[in-house]
Amino acid sequence: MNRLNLLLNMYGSMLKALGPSSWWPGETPFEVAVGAILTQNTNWQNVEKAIANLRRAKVLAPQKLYRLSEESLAELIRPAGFFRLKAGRLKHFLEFLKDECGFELSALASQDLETLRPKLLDVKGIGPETADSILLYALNMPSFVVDAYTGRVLSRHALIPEDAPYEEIRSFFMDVLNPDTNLYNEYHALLVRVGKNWCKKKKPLCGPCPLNAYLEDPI
DNA sequence: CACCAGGCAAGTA
DNA sequence: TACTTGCATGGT
Repeated sequence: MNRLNLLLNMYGSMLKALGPSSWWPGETPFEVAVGAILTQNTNWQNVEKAIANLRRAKVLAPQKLYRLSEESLAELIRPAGFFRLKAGRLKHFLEFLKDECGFELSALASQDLETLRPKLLDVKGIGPETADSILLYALNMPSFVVDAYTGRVLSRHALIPEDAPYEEIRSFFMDVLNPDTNLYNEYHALLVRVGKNWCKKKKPLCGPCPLNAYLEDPI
């Protein structure tokens, strides 16, 4: 079976087993982007508390957050962990938004993916996963998101080496899949859900993985 | 109690 | 270039 059909079969079996995901949670594209930074190495539950704090303080908008002091911002996002670090990263992202599009996120979507992605990666505190999450889930651009679960699920099934770098895993999908925003969106969400249930870090086995039907190496 | 969560950057050798 | 460490809260 070629890689395209393999990936499409994986997708189909995950969707059948788990149902659609409705990702990414967030009321606005800006809120999604903020969540992408806050969730770095952090449980989503804690991110929700931080976002709730921002909403309660009525600063969950680009210009509002830009005017807020970094110290106050840090205090509001404290539940998300790494709060001083992430306050700085949010400030860097806001500075980028001001310069690049005058705080108007939707204006970014008029740029090519190949143009915008490197610009995001230049922002201090935005690495590949955060950049792709913003591109895909906030801006609806077809950039496949790779995270720890993605690598874990694929390597446990012996589809990629365990130490495969980010860009290689991303290409594993993007080289053969059509640049379909809805497909990339749901695919990443399903991989995370499969990872959470069947590819935990310490506990590898929690029953048969829904991908087993199509893969040589069942777990 | 130990371990982990939808990473990234900076430092070391 | 290839590791290692700092960043920090909250749930299991």
